[in-house]
Amino acid sequence: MALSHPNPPEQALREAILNAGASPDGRLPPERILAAQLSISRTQLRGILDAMARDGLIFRRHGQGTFLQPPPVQAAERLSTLARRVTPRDLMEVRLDLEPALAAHAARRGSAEDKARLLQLMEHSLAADDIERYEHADDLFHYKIAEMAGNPLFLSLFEEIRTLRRAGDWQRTRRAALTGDDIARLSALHRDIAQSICAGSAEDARAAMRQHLQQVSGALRRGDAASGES
Amino acid sequence: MALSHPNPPEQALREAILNAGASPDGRLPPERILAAQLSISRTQLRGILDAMARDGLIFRRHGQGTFLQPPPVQAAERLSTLARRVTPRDLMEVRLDLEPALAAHAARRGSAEDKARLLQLMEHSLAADDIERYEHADDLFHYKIAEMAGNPLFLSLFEEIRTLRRAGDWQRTRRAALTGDDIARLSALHRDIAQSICAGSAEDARAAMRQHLQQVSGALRRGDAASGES
DNA sequence: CGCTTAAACCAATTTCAAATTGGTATTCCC
DNA sequence: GGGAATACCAATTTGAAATTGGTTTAAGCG
Repeated sequence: MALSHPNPPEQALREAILNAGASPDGRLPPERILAAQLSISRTQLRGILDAMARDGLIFRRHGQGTFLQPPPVQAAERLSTLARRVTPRDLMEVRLDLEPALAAHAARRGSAEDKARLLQLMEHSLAADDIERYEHADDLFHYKIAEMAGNPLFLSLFEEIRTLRRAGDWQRTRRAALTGDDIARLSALHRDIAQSICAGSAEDARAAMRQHLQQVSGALRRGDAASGES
Repeated sequence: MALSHPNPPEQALREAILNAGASPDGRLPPERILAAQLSISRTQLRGILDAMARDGLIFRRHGQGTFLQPPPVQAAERLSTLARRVTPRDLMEVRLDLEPALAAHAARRGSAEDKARLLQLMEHSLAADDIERYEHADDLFHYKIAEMAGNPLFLSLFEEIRTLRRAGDWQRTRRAALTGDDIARLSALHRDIAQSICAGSAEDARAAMRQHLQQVSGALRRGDAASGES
């Protein structure tokens, strides 16, 4: 192992990099410019940056730049690339942590009008007699709860998850996994959720939502296992 | 109240609207085109659409269109407009529901290397002696935990919140609100969190993170109350 | 050859202007 | 006046060009 390079003192270069002008959000100049400023080749600079990134000193993102702090998430990446890295398991995990909280807030803050509409949507899901209709009713039901939580940031996060769910290729898998019995069980749990929310019982609503989503998660796992044995 | 309009049967028009060709994601044709298809004026069409939106039958979004389902969230709106509607209170509420879950997952899934790095970051936050340095250390500490949770969707949601937090104008308010005592208390809780995660105790980590964030929330509220009396 | 530098090229992201679309005001016509 | 056509406003999307980290290839040099 080369403990230190003879000619250019690497430690000094690391210092110089950290002290290179960084914009307010911690972004360093682009590699090409930074290399010129330090009078070294881009190859050499990148070698040092690689090491610094491994040490957690800097953060790099492809078309975005090199940062002293985790880079701000901005416009594009959303959904286009995310959908490729997110598995159905990842998604259910997030739903299981997020939606029970939404249900609890909805129970606390939902207006009487909201609650009436929620009961109506719950009836629709109970009446759904095929998968397609059930999924649509289920979608509207969960969306209404997210809306009732009365927190624009929470709603935005929920919408992101929801959009991702519809973007993935799992749609088919899920439909195949849900049996008629599953739908009946899931709809029944919708009733528990709606009743808890309408009664204003935040903790009951949280628990009911968690149970509902665990049921969904279980049904999907069973479906996966079944289709996995080819 | 006009129960029914004489000339064009409104109920039939509503039917026609719902049956107008909708794209796969449930989007109806733009108002101008739809009005032409139905041979009615845009004014009249918009009147009906307003009523349908009130009844929850359709969803409309400014530059996006009219939908039979909640519209998919896509590129732009993010952060630019969100930041205007989200209050510090909204943001803390989401953090309080999300980050404890992240801590729990980090405790279960973090690698030994991650844990070592987390302890290192915790030391940094303990050593921070002014607000600016503390905020930077705190930022890296929480980010690392989100990373350790090992769920790309979760990390993406966390980054969105984090970006929003830095985008808001509250930065000044928060810095003014945090006293030296607050920082000491918060750093101490960082130690609890890090230790629980490194020990792999998911529930302890969740509780410690919740306590930490409640402390933050309390400090901010106190700061708000103080600065509110002008 | 073997290695580094330089250059060219690739891929992810951002930026910016133009087009699309719901929302609103104005004008016009009976 | 009242409603319809029109013009105009504002939020969003779309697509091409520019930016930037990542990778490959060619050049230079010992």
